[in-house]
Amino acid sequence: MNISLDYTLGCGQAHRWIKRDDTWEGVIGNEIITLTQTDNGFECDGTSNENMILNYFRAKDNIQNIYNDIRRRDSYVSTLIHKYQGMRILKQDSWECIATYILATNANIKRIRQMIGMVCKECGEDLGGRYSFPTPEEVIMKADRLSNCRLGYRRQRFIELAKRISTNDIDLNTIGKLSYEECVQTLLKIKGIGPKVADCVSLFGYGHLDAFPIDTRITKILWAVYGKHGSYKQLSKFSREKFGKYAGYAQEFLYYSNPATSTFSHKI
DNA sequence: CATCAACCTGATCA
DNA sequence: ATGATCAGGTTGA
Repeated sequence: MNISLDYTLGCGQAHRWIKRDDTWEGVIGNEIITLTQTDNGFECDGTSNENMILNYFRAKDNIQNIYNDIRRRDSYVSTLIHKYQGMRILKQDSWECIATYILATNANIKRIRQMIGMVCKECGEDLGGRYSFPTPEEVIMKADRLSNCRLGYRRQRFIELAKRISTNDIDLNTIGKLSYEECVQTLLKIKGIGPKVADCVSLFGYGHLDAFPIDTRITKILWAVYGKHGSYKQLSKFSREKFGKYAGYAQEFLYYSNPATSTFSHKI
C-alpha cells in the first residue's frame, strides 16, 4: 500500500484527525476534510484543492526509495516497515505544528487531543461541527478564553508564542529556509520548546526527514531494541547516524510498534 | 555540559 | 477511597 490512512493519521504525529467508521475526518486550514481509504491511496471530500492534500501527505516522495534506505540499515525497522506499509510522515502547517507540540509537552495523547480540541473550539472558527486551528492573532485576541482549556503551565507559553509570531519577532518562513541543525537551534530559543519538540517541529512542520524526535516511548524502545541509553544528545546522535537521512521515518515506525507485545532483546 | 526538582492536569494503579 | 505515579518535556537553579 502506498498511503495508509490508519497508520499515517493514527500514529500520533497529527492530533486533529478523527476516525468515523471507515473514514478519517480532519481540518486542514479552513476546510473539513474527509478521507476514505482505497487500495493504493485515498479518496478525498471537502476540498477542491487536491494539490494541498497531496502536499500534506508528501505524496510526491519516492516512498519505496525511503523505505528501502532505512530497511537496509536495520532489520528490526525493516520488519516494521513490512508490517505497517503505507505509513507516511506528514507535512503540517508550521504554525499549527509548533503550537500543538508546545501544548503537547508532558501530557498523554488523550489529554493532548483534548487541549487542542478546546483551543480550537474557544479560539478557532466554527466550520460546522469542527473548528479551524486559530491563527496567532485569534489566539491573542481571545487569550482570556484559554483559561477554559485546561492547558496548565502551557497556556502562557502558547500565548507568548502567538505574540512573538504575530509581531514577526519569530518568522516561521525564515525558519523554514534553515538547515536541520539551524532549525533546531532557532526553535530551542523559544520558551516551551526543548530538544524533543524542536525535533518534532523540524520533522512534521518543516520536513527535515533526518530529524529523530526522542520521547519517553522512543527512549524505552531504544533501550529495549538496541540497548542504548543516555542523554538526549547521545541518543539523537546514535539514532541519526544509524538511520541516516530518513531517520524521521524510522522513528515513526519504531514509535508505532507496540513495545509491550513485541519481542525485544532487552527488558523494558 | 549533566543533574534534578518543580510544574498543570487527568488517568491509572496500589 | 485517597495518595503516588506517569504521561509524546521544559525550565531554571
